[in-house]
Amino acid sequence: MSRPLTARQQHVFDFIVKTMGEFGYPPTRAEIAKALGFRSPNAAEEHLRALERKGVIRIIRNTSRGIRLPNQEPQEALDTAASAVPANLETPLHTGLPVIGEVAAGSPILAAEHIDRYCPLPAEYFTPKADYLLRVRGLSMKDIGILEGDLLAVHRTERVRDGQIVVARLDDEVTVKRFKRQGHQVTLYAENSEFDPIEIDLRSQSLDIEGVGVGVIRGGNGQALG
Amino acid sequence: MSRPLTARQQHVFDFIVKTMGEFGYPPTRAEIAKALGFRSPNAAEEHLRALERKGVIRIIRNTSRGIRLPNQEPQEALDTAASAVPANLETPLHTGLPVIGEVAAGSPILAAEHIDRYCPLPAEYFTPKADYLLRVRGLSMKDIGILEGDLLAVHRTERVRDGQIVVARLDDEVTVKRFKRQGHQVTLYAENSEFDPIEIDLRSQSLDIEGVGVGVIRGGNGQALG
DNA sequence: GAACATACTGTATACTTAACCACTTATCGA
DNA sequence: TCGATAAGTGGTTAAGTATACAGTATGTTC
Repeated sequence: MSRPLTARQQHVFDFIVKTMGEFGYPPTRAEIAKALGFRSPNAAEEHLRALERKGVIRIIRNTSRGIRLPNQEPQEALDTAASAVPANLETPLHTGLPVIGEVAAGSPILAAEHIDRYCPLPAEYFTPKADYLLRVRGLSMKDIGILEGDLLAVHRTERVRDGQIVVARLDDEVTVKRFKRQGHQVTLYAENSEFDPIEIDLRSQSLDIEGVGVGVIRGGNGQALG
Repeated sequence: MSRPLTARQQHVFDFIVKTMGEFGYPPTRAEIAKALGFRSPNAAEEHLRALERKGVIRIIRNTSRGIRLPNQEPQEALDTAASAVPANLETPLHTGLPVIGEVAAGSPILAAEHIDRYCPLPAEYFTPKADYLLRVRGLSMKDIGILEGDLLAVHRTERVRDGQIVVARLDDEVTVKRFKRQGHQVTLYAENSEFDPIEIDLRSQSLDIEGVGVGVIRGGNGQALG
């Protein structure tokens, strides 16, 4: 596993736990900074990232107070919080498939900071096995039932065949399309008549294949259905 | 105390409790609005104020996610919420959700002989919780991304609201449609321009609601994706 | 029938917050 | 002495969020 927390990191963690118990919601960066005496919220931010790297918290990106303690049962988390020192920090807090939200330009898809949460489904549920779930943006694949907000199960591979649904990186943007190749000419088809196919000449443009779509999940975690 | 909550206020309160339990922090106005189907966050705001007036929550001003449930013991909050919701039918003891294939005419959906297999996903992954997965036949709902062979996660209930995707039994046939009711007249809409809506007069025809759709899974067990 | 509460839509604004960038200081092991 | 890590300061920006204001519609109460 990872290294134990430093003293300062432990202070930050304790404050999160205390805040959860006291107010029922996690603190903001600014609140952490104030409580710990930092003059900059950035100090809190970096501590949070360290805590996440070490697996003791989870950060929900772009969400105010988006800090989660590992315990599966949040109510248990509160109880634990009230009384105890975090004893088993080394406990793996995630099982299942990582859900990838926004992917920052230039960074690998599976970077820890892209992981929104985990879906408790074994990778082998899909064939070939899924390596992660990618949150779909836009409606370019709606004609084959892949809608905005859906989770696309993705099998990591660079070897794709014509007609497969692929996750590709084009100009640092991650996109889901149907793949077709003729020599050095690749066409990425949207499944939506309002979108035009994308033509790529591999001699002049770069195209990175991140994987193939192997499944779709919709409706988890309160997402609407319809 | 003050007057009891209205039905709508109860919905909002339940959603807050659910969010607290699921994520460990309270929802924002916008999240409430989205979950309850409001188009304006102000609707959520006014519900929150009503809930505060009636003493069931406390609002911390100018604070993101500043909603507190009064109960010191979080478990109590959950109990309250649970009891406010109609009793659930049966809790499956096996792990995973049963997958229902063909449903024989005249027999209950959840009869053992209909269960194809189990999908290793907790019922609570969906909201409200899924009771089973129904294998979809036909393309009548393709415009909202529900295709043939998909597994529709279904929450068992007879209480459905306009616009929801319902599993209904009509003339002993199980069908998935969008529900709309005006008095004793029910219309079941397909989401596919090639299908006509089905009109039912409850005075002369019987319509059994088996549940509402809460999610979709595609691609499990080798099923193709596109 | 006026007064009031509920239950919203729609728009706008200002505050809150997460997240980034550039930079500094100190410690520790190689 | 170099590089890596920890622990910050200070400031910026865009997104997230609470909240006010102006309406509409439908009931219930007196």
